[in-house]
Amino acid sequence: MAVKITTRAENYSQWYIDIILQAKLADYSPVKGSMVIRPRGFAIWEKMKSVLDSMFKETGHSNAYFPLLIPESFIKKEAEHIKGFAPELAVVTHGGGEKLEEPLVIRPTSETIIWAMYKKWIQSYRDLPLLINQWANIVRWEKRTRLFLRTTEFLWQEGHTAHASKAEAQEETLRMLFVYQNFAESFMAMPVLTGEKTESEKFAGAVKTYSIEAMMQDRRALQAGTSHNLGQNFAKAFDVTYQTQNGERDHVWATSWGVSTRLVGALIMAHSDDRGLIIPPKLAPIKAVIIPIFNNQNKSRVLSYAKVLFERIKTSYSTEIDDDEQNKPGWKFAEWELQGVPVRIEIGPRDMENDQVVLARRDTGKKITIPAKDLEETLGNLLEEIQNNLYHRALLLRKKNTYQIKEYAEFKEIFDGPGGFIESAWCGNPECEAKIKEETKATIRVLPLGRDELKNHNCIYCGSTADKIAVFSKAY
RNA sequence: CGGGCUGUAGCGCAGUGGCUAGCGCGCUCGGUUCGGGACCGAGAGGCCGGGAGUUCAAGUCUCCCCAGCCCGACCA
Repeated sequence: MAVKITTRAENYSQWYIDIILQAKLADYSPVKGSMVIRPRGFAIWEKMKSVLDSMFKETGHSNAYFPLLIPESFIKKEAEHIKGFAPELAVVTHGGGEKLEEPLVIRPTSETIIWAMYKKWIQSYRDLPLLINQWANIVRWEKRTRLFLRTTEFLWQEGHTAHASKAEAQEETLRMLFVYQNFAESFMAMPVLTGEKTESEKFAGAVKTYSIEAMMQDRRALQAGTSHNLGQNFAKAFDVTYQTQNGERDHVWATSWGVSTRLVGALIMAHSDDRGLIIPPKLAPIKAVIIPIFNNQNKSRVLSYAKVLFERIKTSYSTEIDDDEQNKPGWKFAEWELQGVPVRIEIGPRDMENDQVVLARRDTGKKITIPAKDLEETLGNLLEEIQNNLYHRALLLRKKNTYQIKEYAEFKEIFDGPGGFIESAWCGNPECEAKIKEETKATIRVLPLGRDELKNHNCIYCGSTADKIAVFSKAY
């Protein structure tokens, strides 16, 4: 037994790390807190990237690239922004062997450099809206890191838009939030809550921050994407104004939104099991793998039969064939399960004789035997079924572990015990939020969207009148 | 950034201050196997995380540094 994955029950954190290392998604780099994304991990990110990128294009955004290095003074222009990011900045003080006159910051996010440029590009309402996205790496000096979930350097996408009105910026903020929701649910098969962040969890420099939040298998929350309404904060800091239709000047209204390689971590923790990775078919770089089963007598016949089937499906279903002769089938089964390939196609002498193939699905492990002529159709349906099943499985987990709680004693009990999501009324006072965090380690993940204003409710903590529902959870 | 644990072959680990540092898996070669992680035989592979010290003698003792993991404060 070469490969051993710690079970989730034994140690959830170790399980997560084992999967990443064993499935060769990533590896630790020599620099503390940073990681190498290996081909198998990067392939998943590339898939995510291409789906998201086309969603951004469909909503009217164009890609551009802004530089990695930002003058330190830029970061300092927006008061809240610098306050939020100062502790996490990596600063370049030397270049070309000489001390720099002004230190350069490695971008922790690009608002400042982008708004410095937007000032040059925006003069009139005719220049608006300006809808730009960039795919980039960023650096935030993190004290405590975890593969994919929090590393010093990571890859992400950041959209930065400028608008002529407050309402339009708000509309854009929510539009992109829903793009993220759609991506998470339809492609990652990962149900998410959408909602607004509280003041304390808001992005430094935003007027409002919204996020999508998913429940991982250990019942903790993971923030999987954020969308910010920046109001006029950056426009004012960088003095970006435009001339309105009736000749007046106004500061422009802004949004920014992003998702990162953290999504790969989310994907792992949402679906995978004690045998290894499980990738939802829509994001799986390899959707099916053919394992020919042969011995010395029938090797050439089985292989050629398997290869005919392989040729039939390889382009429409991005299939691989594992015709290695060293490892036995059982070894291959385990190996490809570890890699998370959604469907395994077993083809042996028995199947060859009966014109059939065996399909094994990664999510449930169940095997079915089907006529070879039905392969394309059945495989297509099966992939769809797996995608749906993963989503519903994750949704069920969240439902089972979401509670509506009115009594603080009960609230505490849940976070002392199994954990999960708790929906409770909250008065809006940051002090109650802080106390709850102190006492239970749970934070407000979101104030969910689409909930009616509450009547006759009392704050879970202080008991005073509350008109908001908040979702509490321990979070990554 | 604090507290704990750990660094010995690619990976997982043994290794009373003493002579040539081992075991399992993996790797290479040859053969037999092949429907849920096969077996036999022969090999290759080590600055014992780095540095300084104590000692006749250090993988082993002391100090410093580095890295990783776990637990806390800060964060996508």
